[in-house]
Amino acid sequence: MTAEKALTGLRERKKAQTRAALASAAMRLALERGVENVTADAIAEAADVSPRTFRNYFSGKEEAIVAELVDGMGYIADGLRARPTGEPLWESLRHALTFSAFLPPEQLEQLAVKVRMVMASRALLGSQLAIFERLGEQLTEIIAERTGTDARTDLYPRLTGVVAANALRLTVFMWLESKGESDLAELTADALARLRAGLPEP
Amino acid sequence: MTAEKALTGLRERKKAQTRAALASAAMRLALERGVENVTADAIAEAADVSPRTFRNYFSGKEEAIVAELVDGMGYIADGLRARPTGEPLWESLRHALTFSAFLPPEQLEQLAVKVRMVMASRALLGSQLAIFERLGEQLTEIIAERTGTDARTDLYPRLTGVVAANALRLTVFMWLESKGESDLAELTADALARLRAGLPEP
DNA sequence: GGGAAAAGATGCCGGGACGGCAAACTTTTC
DNA sequence: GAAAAGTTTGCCGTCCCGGCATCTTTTCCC
Repeated sequence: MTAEKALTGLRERKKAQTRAALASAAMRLALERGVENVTADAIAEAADVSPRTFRNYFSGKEEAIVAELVDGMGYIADGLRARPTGEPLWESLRHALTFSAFLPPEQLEQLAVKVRMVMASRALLGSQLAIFERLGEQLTEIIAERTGTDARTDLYPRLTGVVAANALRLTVFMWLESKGESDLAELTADALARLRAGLPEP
Repeated sequence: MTAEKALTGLRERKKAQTRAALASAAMRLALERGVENVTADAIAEAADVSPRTFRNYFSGKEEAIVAELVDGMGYIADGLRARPTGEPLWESLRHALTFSAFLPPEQLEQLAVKVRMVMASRALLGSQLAIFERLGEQLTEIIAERTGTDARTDLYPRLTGVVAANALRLTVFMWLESKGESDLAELTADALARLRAGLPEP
């Protein structure tokens, strides 16, 4: 249950391909023309499928546009899963959430362009929040597993997961606001440190 | 700039009335028929305005359905504003966010019915998240004011506001999941206490 | 008090979104 | 290799959404 799914069989592979093509086309068109000027039909055409098929994959253009970023969140979750079990949880979270420190600058800039577009679009606010909500759920699951707590009944893993995901969301937001004058990984690490310290008044 | 707006003039009053009528009708219909079976036109009809007018007030049925709850969040912000300035911030937050402890049980149950519907609806997920996002922004503003920090550049007030709002969201969610077997105010207070303590592993 | 001017409400309309259904295909299964 | 299972696509009805023009109501100001 990571970012990748088992791709057994031709059918599965084709579906994944189609989905990826649609998501990619949606993101590209949104960047080129602006979210408002993208239609579901245009995305379908760009991905060489019928408009009707588009609707079999995504419930709307918004979902398609952010699909790549949603999948990207999976890598953060994978990063947390990959941390050694003995490591203190806060350390693991810091490592996983400051992934940007290990990204080639060019790739980070590429990501920034997309995230900026999503975070700036009023129409995508719901989707944007949903992305991080999902990240929170994934973190919750991993945290519950690592700490031997129950995500269904225990406040701890859920609160920690939600708070960590939102800390990242906030620092990404502030990073974009600063227009490159701040370091995302540093900002995120700062936020996590403050959380670990109990959010003392400055 | 509280939950209430100055209602000078007949025009303002009528607008507020129309808006309230639409929001109320939207919520009622959503509860009666389920979110999926409510159309913008039906809401307009129930509120005795033209469908076109409905769209002048709300961008879609989702926004109308949650409008009452959005406004309700304003009262929580007002509650925080009303706390004495000398009080430690965590104390103030606890008081403001555990408002449910001071609500008549009947009124709390009435609220629960609405919140349950909103939180259970897939179609309202985005709106639901946006409600709490807005609460986070309001808390941020108040926290910045109280602590003399700058919400534009300082991580502290924003992080605290966002985290507090999401703590409430999570505890409301868990409270609804428990089907009345837990106390919302206690749950929320517990979450805030954990945050203040730096989210230690249990 | 009365007649603009400003702000709202409404109707009309066209481009899109959404999803059920059935027919045509493709991959899997045996 | 056929039947079974799963996908793609077209068709279509319903609803969403917002611009524009018009008619009404409220406000403003002499």
